[in-house]
Amino acid sequence: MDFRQIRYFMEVATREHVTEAAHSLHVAQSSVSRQIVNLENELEVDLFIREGRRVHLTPIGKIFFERMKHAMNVIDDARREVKEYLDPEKGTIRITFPISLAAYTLPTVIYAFRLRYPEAKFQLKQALYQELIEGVIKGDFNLGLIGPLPLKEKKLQQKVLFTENIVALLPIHHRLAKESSVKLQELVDEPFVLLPEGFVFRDIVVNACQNLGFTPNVAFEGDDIDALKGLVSAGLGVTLMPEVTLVDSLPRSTVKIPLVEPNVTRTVGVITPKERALLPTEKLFYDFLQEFFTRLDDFKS
Amino acid sequence: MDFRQIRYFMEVATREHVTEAAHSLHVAQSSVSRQIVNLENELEVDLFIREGRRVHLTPIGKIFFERMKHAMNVIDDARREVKEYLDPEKGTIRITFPISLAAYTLPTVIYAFRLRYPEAKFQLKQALYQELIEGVIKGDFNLGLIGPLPLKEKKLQQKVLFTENIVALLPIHHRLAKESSVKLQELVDEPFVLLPEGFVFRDIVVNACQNLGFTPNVAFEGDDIDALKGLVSAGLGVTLMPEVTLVDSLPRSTVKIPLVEPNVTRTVGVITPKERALLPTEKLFYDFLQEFFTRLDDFKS
DNA sequence: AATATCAATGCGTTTTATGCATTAACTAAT
DNA sequence: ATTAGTTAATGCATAAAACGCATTGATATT
Repeated sequence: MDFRQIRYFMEVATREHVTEAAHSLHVAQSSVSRQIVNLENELEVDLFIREGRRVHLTPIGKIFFERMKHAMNVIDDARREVKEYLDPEKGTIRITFPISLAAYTLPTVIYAFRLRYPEAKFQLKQALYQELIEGVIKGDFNLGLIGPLPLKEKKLQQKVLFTENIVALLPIHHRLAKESSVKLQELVDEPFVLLPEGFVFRDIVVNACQNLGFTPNVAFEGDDIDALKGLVSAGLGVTLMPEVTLVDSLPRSTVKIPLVEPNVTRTVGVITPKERALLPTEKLFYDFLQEFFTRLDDFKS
Repeated sequence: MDFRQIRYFMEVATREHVTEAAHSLHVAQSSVSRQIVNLENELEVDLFIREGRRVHLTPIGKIFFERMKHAMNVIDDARREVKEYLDPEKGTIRITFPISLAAYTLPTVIYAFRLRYPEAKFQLKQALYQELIEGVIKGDFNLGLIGPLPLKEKKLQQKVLFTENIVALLPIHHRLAKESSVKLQELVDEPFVLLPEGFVFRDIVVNACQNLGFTPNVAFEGDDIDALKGLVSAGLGVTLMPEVTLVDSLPRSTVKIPLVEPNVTRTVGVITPKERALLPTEKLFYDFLQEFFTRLDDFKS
């Protein structure tokens, strides 16, 4: 067994396509095909089912794939750990985060971090709530920004960073657009524009409404925060969003209005795996995160 | 990076000796030496300190070694899992156990297991109490027989198998040798023969005595149960041991006498890691263990 | 039915690891 | 202090393994 075989295997397994895997690995198709066969011969099991020109994993192939993903994560982390050992400030931070933090919070933190450590590199992965948690547990990531923090996940270390206000975003010609504040109850009959199912931030809004006894009428869905802004801007509905995502500039033809009742907030924090230690550079970033938001809180109050 | 390099590295790291490692790997010394250098070049760190003709790990080398041990454990387990998937009855059970179970309990269970699954193989590792627990947590073993079960180890799954009586073993000419039972208090002034420090079974005896307000006078120490039997047999002292270790035959010139006050017992169980699943063959054995001792208990009562 | 695509395989070429021999540095013994 | 014996590293020729190309046989696609 060989690292190369495992690499080839993983690539073929994820793509279920030998030729594509070969391209992505920058080798000939025949090489990949042959290494897969070699691996199967050594393990004395079929990892793939060949149906015509299709290849897909056998049940045991799937198990093997999961195990190898784990092992390769351990090995990749070890390599990075060794490299970063001499020079943590030049290492890489791998971090996963929800879309709602993508626009403002994360870029701001990264910008500040790089002022102090200009050579640090980042690998960013936007993910849905559950994906994100799974990614940190399984070892694909050692750091995850998330809001709200998941309940009682015993494999995760959690740390609150800040709590943010949620405001209403309305089209500028909306009947409530001139108010200085709105109550959520006043939006009962409004068309909402929200993120699709699966995004936590959608759930936060829906839950807040349901606590008041109504289910929001979702008129349109947008795949990212900017899409939502566009929809509101076009007058197609109203939405709620964290205040920070509007901090730079308000979308054209919209107004943001504080939500006074209930006071909807969300708590954003960082999760790390309890089982694994952070890599040197990631540790720098983790400590920085806490320092950064502590200062921000001090500044606010 | 390459599996071969890691294998060579691990061998050199454990032996701190390139030539010996090469022998054990059945390759030339130059190959090992070369691969180590290649690995170091790729990682851009020195893994070994060369002092004259000595080689030993640098601090980062030690970290890398630990990570690779982990990764290799995962990979080895994955290989076994794949191989055993088709035929769990022909697989291998790796298990670690304390010396006190080596003489009777473990052989008996293995014998019974192999009556049902004659092709199952075993890899056995005798270990001290703490080593044993560490071994299961770290991933060197997935099964550990142990008595008593460790307290609140959150990474371990624990299962009680049986509780056994502890009896006194006396030289045949001992003043108490004719009694039908002894109280531990009656042995206050006796010379004891015990296992060395570090063995749980020694601690069990010492604790039992200390509960009665005395510290046993350890006249001789023996490295294994048979050594203790020999020492008692030679009249050099008395000892306590689990009744099962005496079930086959009593050592020459000794008598075993039930201990009535206090009724010293120990609970033997099996520990497995919570984080990892048992391999197919190990699962067979785990289930068998429970069945075996449940029946034994039924039989006794 | 014709064409395109795909995975597997035979074969010559290139890359990589290996073993042998040697070197340089060290240790231990005389 | 000298010498003999070890040890790890390196140059070099050889052996092993992976690679790419070309091809085959099977399967989708039109």
